[in-house]
Amino acid sequence: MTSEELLAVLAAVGHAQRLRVIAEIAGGRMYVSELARSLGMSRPLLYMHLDRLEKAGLVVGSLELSTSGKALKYFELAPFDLRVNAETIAAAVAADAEGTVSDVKGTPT
Amino acid sequence: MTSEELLAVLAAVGHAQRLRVIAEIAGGRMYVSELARSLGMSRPLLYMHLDRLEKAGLVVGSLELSTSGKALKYFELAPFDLRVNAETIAAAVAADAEGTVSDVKGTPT
DNA sequence: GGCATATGTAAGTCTCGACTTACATGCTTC
DNA sequence: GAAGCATGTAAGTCGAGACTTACATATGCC
Repeated sequence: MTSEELLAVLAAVGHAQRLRVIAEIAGGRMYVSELARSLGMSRPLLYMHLDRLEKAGLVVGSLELSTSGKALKYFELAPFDLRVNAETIAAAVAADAEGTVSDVKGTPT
Repeated sequence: MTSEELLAVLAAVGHAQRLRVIAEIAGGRMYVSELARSLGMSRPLLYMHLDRLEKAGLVVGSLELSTSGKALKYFELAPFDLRVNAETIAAAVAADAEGTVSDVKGTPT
């Protein structure tokens, strides 16, 4: 895992509102408007956060048609389990250097 | 763990420069000026990041006198190992609600 | 048709965090 | 005492991200 990927996840999850979003849909998939009401958050704002979370690969959205025919955008958690400690961070940062500096020894092919 | 504590750690670690700082001192304690040179970062900026990391409990600093008598502020990693997944996040957010809303049943004492 | 509810997005504001420059201070060593 | 290197902090700039208001569009129901 590169530090860029790790960073995307950590930055995405390092925000109070987004933490709440994750906690909320941890209980099961919900559609956007429902989620917005539940969290007491404006829909455009929620969109932004969901977007961020989705890009980080933490949630997955899918547009569906309800039985009544109304379009509903459901979001659910993507499975993720991240370990954050000195080793994982050092490894991620080290992964960036691969190929960056001219020929790092000891890591052939 | 409350979401506030979790958030402090995640927000602290969710930044490229701070990730580099952690990776750097993962190899052993260093003093500020040394670290700044090593990372190619201005000292005041590094101070800010170290401050943030220290408040989150990820690093520990200690002012020491070198054998020559010069004051050096050393920083080293605090031991930490955080698990980031749906359960831990949901648990942290849930922890905030304890006592917030009037009398949540099922969690006596 | 009119009201409610849903998805999207455009555009603007505004605050906070990141970052720089600059300075004060203390201790060596020459 | 001047040069070199260290710790601190004050103050100011700047941009990104957070957030709001507003609008366009589609469907179902009375």
